[in-house]
Amino acid sequence: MNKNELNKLISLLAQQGLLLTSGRKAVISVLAQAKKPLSAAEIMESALIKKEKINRATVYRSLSFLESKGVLELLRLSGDERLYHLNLEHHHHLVCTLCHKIEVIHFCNQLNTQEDEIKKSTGFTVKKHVLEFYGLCRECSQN
Amino acid sequence: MNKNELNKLISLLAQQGLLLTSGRKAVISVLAQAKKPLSAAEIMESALIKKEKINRATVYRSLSFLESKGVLELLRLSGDERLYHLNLEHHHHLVCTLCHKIEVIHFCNQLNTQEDEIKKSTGFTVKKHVLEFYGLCRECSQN
DNA sequence: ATCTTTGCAAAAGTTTTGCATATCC
DNA sequence: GGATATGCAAAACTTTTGCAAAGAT
Repeated sequence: MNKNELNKLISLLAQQGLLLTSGRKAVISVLAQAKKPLSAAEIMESALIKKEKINRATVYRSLSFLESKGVLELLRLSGDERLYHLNLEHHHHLVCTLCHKIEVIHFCNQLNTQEDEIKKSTGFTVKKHVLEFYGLCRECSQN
Repeated sequence: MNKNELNKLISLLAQQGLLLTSGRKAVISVLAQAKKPLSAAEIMESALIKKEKINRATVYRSLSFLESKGVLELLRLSGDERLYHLNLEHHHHLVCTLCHKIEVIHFCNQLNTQEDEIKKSTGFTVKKHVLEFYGLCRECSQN
């Protein structure tokens, strides 16, 4: 995401009534430049945030604020920490169990039918699903 | 799972060469009686383990041992701790975002085709997938 | 006898909280 | 001015580790 798109996103969020303070903007802009979901620690290590000297507590508070507003999504891929990413469009992850690389894929899986079936058979109303694939990435598959 | 089934499971695992010491058996038997995935803290709180006075470190070590052997599966449903359950048969979870109840569902979703497509387009070799549904359970849907 | 597991206590790591100050509208 | 966010430090919580003792084959 380039700087223009980022500013567009931030003003869009501001229009929706979100108070976007410096800490929150910094978190958003780090995540907008990341190519994969990041942990709180990784976000804090980012040069962007280091330069702006944002406190750890602020990062955590910004993350939960933004998650509660639906701007960010919290992922817990197997194993490690809590990972956050911008909640822009529905997608899935390919998680390499060897090198731990995370790739993002977009594809339309026909889960709607199954979500209807779940409603009928259990009464559960599905609001969202999380589908992640674990295995070996292209490089690790070859070794 | 009743006591007979549990003993069968334990001797099956022992046959596979797993050293099933008292701590590990206790963890397995707690999870065998649980109706949902449990956190390390919940496992330790279990009356079973309290009676047998198993150390916290042993519980953690048993959990990672059993997970590494494929006996347990580690789940990280969005939000809270690490949850473990017996890895008996492939299934999915319905997670209520209001009351946090977790239901287990078994259904056959045709993801194999999509896993082949992923292989072709990205080179990633899918070994397993995790599919979880978030929403409102029957009771919470009605309120 | 050797190798592995356990208990204990301490350490490491992550996330949350209280409070005073600063910022925003 | 009133409400909300931030920084700092301390606390709370979860998970891991070192080491000596106990257990397993």
